[in-house]
Amino acid sequence: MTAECFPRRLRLLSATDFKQVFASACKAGNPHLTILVRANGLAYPRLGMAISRKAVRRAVARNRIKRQLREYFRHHQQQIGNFDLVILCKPGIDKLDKAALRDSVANCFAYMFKRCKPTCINP
RNA sequence: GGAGUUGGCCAGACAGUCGCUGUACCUUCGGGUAUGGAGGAAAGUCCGGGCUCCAUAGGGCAGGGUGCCAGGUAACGCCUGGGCGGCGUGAGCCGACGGAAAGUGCCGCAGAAAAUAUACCGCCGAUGGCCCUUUCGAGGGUACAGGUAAGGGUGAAAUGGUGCGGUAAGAGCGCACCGCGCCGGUGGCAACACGCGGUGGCAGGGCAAACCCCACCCGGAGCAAGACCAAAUAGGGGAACGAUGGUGCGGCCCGCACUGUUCCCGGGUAGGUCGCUUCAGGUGUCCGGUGACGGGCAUCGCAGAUGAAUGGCUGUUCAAGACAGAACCCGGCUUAUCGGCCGACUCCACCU
Repeated sequence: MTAECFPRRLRLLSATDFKQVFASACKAGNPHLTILVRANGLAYPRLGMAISRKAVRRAVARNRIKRQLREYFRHHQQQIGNFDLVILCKPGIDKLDKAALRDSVANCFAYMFKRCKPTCINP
């Protein structure tokens, strides 16, 4: 397995997984995204996404955003460490084009590293 | 060539690389290899059906739907063909297109009047009244009673049209032709049609997407349907261990209160499995049918996810890529949509 794959164990799969993150998470955000972070005690990070129908109305746009976020996670998973992430999308994110969306995601992750990682080591 | 009508089709292409997911095979159980992986609307959820559970889904009531005829279909509010009406030079297009002499209701403004019709202006005033004249036969005037739907005016709509006769003036009052109703005949399965025959002077406005009447159709809920496995947890039933037990109140008896372990049944939450993709299936061809469609034969296997796959990046290329993402499955309808291709037909212009 290479360092940039994305099998099922790197995802948040159940409602309880999501609840745990929502219950005790460190938040980082920008106008388009919010990232919730929580240490998971495993050897790898896990990703979950929540894009509501309210935030992004069209199914095609929701799928596009989800794929972009997943790709970013897949390529940067080594830098994240053993944390669970839940990425929330805000209304208006579907107005961004491909490049702008990628910039926004990168920006948000950088902010998250700076703000949350130190505090999350001992949550 | 220009303008147009109509039916169908396509929905950027190719290569590399990094990923996701179904299936098959291999596996040292880490994974590897091969091969599939969104749409014409996947959408809206507006109809119809399959499937599942509820009672076997039958009768009645309520409620809802459909509404020219025939056919197609699993079925339909869909499709095909035909009829009728309207629009268009035409190809064609559009139409909730049953009943208004079963009943109820509504018809703004304008207008006299909007429905058992009615007299505003106008016309007449034969007949009756009143006045005048009179040769006593009648004549003239008035517009009081009244007559009149020809003309004017209002309106979306005012009791069929034209002509002649008729009359005081008029009027289907009478007649001719046209229109209309009814009966019959002919053609057609039928809707319906007829430059066919007879008969009736003519019924008598519109709205049924107002209630309603008539005919036909419809039980309800939906894959979070439903079936199975099953940690946890509440309370329940049974059996065995068990000595008539143990603990508390009490000096003791009586009495009162609380109470064990194991197993099974049962229950069903989290979670999981099935339902879940092979089909009213696609393609080709032949036959039947005007057609929708049906039948025969051959051939193909074409998403099946479940915090939810079907993508990211790079390059080349062109006409520069719209609307848009399966969630049980089909048949329709409706709506969104960049650009392009093919077929059939119509009108106009030109050439031969």
